[in-house]
Amino acid sequence: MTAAETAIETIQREMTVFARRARASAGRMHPELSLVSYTLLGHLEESGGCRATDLAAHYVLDKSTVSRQVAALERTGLIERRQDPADHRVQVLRLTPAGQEILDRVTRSRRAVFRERLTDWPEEDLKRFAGYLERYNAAASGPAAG
Amino acid sequence: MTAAETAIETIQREMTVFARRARASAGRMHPELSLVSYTLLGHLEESGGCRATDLAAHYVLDKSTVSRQVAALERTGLIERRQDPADHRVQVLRLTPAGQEILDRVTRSRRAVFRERLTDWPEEDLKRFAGYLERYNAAASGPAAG
DNA sequence: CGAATCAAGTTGTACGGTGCAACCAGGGAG
DNA sequence: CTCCCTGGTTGCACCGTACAACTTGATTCG
Repeated sequence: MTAAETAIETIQREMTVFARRARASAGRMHPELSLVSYTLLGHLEESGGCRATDLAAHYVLDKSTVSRQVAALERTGLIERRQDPADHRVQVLRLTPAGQEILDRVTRSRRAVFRERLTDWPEEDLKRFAGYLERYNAAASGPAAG
Repeated sequence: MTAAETAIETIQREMTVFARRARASAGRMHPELSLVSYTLLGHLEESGGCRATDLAAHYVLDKSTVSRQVAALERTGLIERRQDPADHRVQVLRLTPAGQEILDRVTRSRRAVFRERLTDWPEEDLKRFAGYLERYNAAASGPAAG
């Protein structure tokens, strides 16, 4: 096995380890907001409001899944739906102040955890690692996505 | 925000993206072996056989969860249980030939996917990326694990 | 215009993975 | 022998997910 193949093997293994841990730990970290809910709220924040269908497309989820997630988020008052006057089928989803508040809180908390984990990394390594991850994810969302 | 903080922000975001995608894509990639089953089989291969409790400890899973996973893997003939003659409570789990075969197959398939994603990366970057991931995961499994 | 078609969301149903609590069975310490 | 510990199973509940059927509103085309 070449050095490159060994590295790929390691990347595969470590990514798998990370993936396996992520959900459970996210749940333990923030009982009030699952990883899914967190990412959905985050997308609403970035986009400044979008439709359920957009969320489904962006996260490659079934629309029924998104529908239920959205319903739950509305029930707990973190988002609100507004009928689009131009098209009565669509509901524009937006963060409520409460949703924004909890999203900020969880983001801060997550950031603190990551910051601690990466605390003694040289800046140069942090920048390279960030770049690698972006590059990897970009490749993974292209052909044969996943 | 300093450059280091920006990098940490990116790492956090990209890791989250990856985590969110991983399970679903793993399921789509190999319908015959979930990500969990895959990692459990992998651990049995590396360890050359161990107890359910060891798996639970290693992967931070409830023993009931492992018990069911193991039961399913035995049902499908991928692993076998053998009573430990020295302690009748413990069952030593081992890969069956069928289990080894399917583990090899899925490993090859996963490896191919990763290889393709990383195909045009310079070897130097691959090695660094692998190192960063190992380092990150090691930090994440230490204090405040997850 | 009206019928067929398409798009956005909801609901019923089913499944997999998970945790907690209660339990059972075997081992070890006093 | 009794008490407690440990390995494992089972009942129950929950979440996230997909698929399929359906509803409602928009669009297209004869």
